[in-house]
Amino acid sequence: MTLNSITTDFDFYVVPWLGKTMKFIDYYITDGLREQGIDLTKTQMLMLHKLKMADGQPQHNLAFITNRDKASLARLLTTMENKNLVARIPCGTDGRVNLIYLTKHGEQMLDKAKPVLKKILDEIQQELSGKEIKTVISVMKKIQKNINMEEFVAVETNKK
Amino acid sequence: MTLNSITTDFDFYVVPWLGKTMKFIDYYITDGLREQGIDLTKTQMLMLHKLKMADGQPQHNLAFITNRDKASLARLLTTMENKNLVARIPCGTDGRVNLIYLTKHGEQMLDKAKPVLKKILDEIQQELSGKEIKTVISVMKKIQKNINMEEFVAVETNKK
DNA sequence: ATAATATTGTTGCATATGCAATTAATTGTA
DNA sequence: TACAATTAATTGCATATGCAACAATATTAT
Repeated sequence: MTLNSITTDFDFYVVPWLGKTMKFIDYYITDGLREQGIDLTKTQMLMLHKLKMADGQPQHNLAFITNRDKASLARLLTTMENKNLVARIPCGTDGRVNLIYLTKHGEQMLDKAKPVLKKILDEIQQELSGKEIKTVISVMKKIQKNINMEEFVAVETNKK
Repeated sequence: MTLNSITTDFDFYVVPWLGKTMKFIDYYITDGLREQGIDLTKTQMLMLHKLKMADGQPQHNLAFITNRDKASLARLLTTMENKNLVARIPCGTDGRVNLIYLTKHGEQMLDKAKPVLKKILDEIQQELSGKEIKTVISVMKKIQKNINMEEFVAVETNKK
């Protein structure tokens, strides 16, 4: 009996499969970006993508739409600011707020990285049928729904 | 048009769905363990589980079967050693090797955590049909196959 | 046997993350 | 207006992670 054939108590749960697969996907994307000489982490790349869609947002907003702790977001932005990918611009009307903008360089990096990422994503899901893709996405939505109600919505409405 | 309704170039890829869902799942499990007063991270819990199945392994082996960098594994073990969950026992026949064992306390923690985790996993995948679960698992296997061939196998056979 | 090579584990340096406490600024209220 | 409560962002402390360089040990080849 090999190690691989050991059957665990968790084999009929989807979560371990998702976790392991995501780990592999993360490695694969990170390696792919590096191999193509793109000096971005997966996280930074996704952040650039979000910013392109929603430029000039305050940090707390970005934290929310990227599902990140505001502290984590702040530090991620600092890293990206040091790489001249984004800029913190103080908001004129509210002294507490920074508005976050893509820099020209950030935009160029995004444009360069996007097709590379798409190619990587195509490789990852090659051989998947349209039906399989639809099913997976719909299951992910269900899972998010199962989780969200009790947790994230609660957090957000804690503002009472 | 709300933020949520913005359609991105990546909507037809499964990876972003998997990533976001895993993020939510991680929060949910972490919170669930904490709420039940279980002083383990998700990672530590999974490590205990692996050790239960494969006790007394050298570190490099554990790194491999848990898909972790050996440095990361070493530090994870140090954290867990400090919590008296595992023990590093020097291997008698090879001076470089530590064999890693579950402590009694580690085993007790695992026994305590396991039913809690199972309940959490049940909640996460409630409302999923058996067919959906099967499809998701089979898709995960396909993705791993798409990725593994070129990356991980290569790493492992680099021993040439 | 000795020198070259491999392997095992650790350390330095870096990114990414969360929670709790803090600071600064704004808003609400008395 | 002045004081309290709230909000935005940062910082301290912690876990987890990867890559590269390293030290110690073991193995292989000469």
